[in-house]
Amino acid sequence: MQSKRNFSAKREAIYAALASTTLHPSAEWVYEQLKPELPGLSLGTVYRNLSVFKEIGLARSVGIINGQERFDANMMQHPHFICQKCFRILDLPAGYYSPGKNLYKMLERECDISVEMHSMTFYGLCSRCR
Amino acid sequence: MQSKRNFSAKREAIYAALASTTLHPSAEWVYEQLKPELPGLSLGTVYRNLSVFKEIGLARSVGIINGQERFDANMMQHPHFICQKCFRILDLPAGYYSPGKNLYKMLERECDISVEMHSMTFYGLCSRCR
DNA sequence: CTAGGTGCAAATTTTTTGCACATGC
DNA sequence: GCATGTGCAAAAAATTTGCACCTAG
Repeated sequence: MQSKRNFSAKREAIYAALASTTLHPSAEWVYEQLKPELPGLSLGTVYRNLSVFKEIGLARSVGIINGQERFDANMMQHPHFICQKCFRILDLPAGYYSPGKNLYKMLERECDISVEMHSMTFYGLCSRCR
Repeated sequence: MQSKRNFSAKREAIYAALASTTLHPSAEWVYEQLKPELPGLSLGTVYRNLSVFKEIGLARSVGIINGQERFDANMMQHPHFICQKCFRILDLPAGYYSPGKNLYKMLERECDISVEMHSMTFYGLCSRCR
């Protein structure tokens, strides 16, 4: 579990499916994607492995869209865009905001908290929907 | 439904409970809060009214913490802080980030989207937990 | 009377979990 | 053999919904 090399075949496949797309998929999507290729796969296993990825820092949750949690294996800090009509989740270039460690420090000093990360999401209409 | 004046007594009470706190409560919390005062209240009504508030712009969803949606009646644009240990949600002063309309315009031009709003959340440990 | 609001409980939906079995080292 | 991973189905948990009633205007 410490290194990706030790992943089981199914865990590897689940990670690969997640990492292969920028759709920020749900567990269900990953499951449907892999079913043809791995007929024995079960949805519970997908959920369990996505949990593992979050724990070990290989994936994060982007939010919950229409009641389903959506995941991202791209661990580079970057903002997201959610289309309010079709609910697509897009990656935005990281340059579009960069609060940086300075802001973290300021918050820590002035608000008496310790800050480890942040997330930023924009909402509106995507190119297809507007 | 158009103006707060026309709210039913229960809708009014639900809104008041939500607006009275910075805890960013869940539907459950609002329900428990009001039960002593409104014995006839049902949880479904709380859910229905919170939905109404979101639709008419009197409240918004802050996110889902431990599987429960959390609400905020403070519609001023402001960032949130979520403690990763106790899962408290705190308001941060609006000044700590202000992407502003300029960033919106830039995103619209360069990413072919239309941007209407954004949300920013910091994560770390609150004063009690660190 | 009409439209909107509500209680209640059932239904829906997503996610988690228990347990027995499988697999790799 | 042991620890980890998995299938399967049941359970859990949150939210939504259908329906009958009720209330204000």
